[in-house]
Amino acid sequence: MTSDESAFVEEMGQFLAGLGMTPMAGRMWGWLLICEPPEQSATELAEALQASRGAISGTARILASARLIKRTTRRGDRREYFSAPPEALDSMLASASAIYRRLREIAERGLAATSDHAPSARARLEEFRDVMRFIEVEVPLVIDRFLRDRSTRKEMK
Amino acid sequence: MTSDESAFVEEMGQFLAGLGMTPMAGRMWGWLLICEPPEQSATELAEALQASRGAISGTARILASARLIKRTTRRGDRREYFSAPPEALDSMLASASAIYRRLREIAERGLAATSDHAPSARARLEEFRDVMRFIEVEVPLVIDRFLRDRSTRKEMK
DNA sequence: GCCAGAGTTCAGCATTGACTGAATCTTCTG
DNA sequence: CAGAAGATTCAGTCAATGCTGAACTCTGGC
Repeated sequence: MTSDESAFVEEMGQFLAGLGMTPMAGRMWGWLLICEPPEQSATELAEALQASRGAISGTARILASARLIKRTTRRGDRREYFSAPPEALDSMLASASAIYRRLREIAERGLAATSDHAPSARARLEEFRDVMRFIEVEVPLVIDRFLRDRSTRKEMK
Repeated sequence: MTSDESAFVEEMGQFLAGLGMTPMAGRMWGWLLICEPPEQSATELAEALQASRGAISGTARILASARLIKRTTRRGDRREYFSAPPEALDSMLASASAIYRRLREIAERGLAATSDHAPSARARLEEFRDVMRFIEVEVPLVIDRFLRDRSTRKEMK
């Protein structure tokens, strides 16, 4: 791995760590986005990322359950191969949108908890809930539109 | 604080903590969204959140610099009062959108780092960059539209 | 059946970082 | 100007947690 590649991998590590995943998850995904060949065995990943086999194993589970990576096996080969499939982007965008839903739900529980407050006091939270409700609906629409456009463009190629 | 209110405050704490802020920042913001009166002194906050004055002081700085809370002072009163202003929502949405920009920038540095790779290998990252570039532009448009509509509705009241 | 190679698990280590609380600084009042 | 009340700072504590590495399990080939 060149130092530029390493910088990219490391930056992705910090980024995904900031989003609640581990640094290793970000490094692994980042590396899988730029490595050649695109499919890597656990041993190869451990060497490239200078991580223990245990870390690779655990991180692969996290990434796979978040649908950010794909695990594939080959006949007559006990090894498992990891790759970053195109669908990973969809999963990432979906979980990004989920943040807005989460916030709306929190706001709604807050409103339930303050049902006895004066209406003027609840206005703060109600506005908050309204904004989240709007974003929660509209942002996925924008994303879907783009993803549809993209697949249309691909077919035309 | 009732137990329902406490649950809301705590949940907001966990949420903002997951977004890179501290649990205390989330608790403080959550409480400021539902407390009465809407303006609270540091001492009141420390008591309500059962936190040290030091934690309130530090957390207030974080929240104020993120424009999530407003600090106000009153003539003839040495105390400072904190509140969650309506503009906080705008700030929150803006920083949410900033995530997409950050990801696009990371992708672009990754592309720069792999300029010598085969085009087929770079396709993964290029698609990634394209998606982020699109979202980065479109999501703020949706948000702006909503915020404008909202302020129009308000004026009509 | 047993060995080699691969994957998983988990106790332990080390690091991180959020919070406390005492000391310090600031500012207003009498 | 002195003193008190409030705000800030920061060294220290404690809990959370990401990673390591060794022990263990699983699978397939000879």
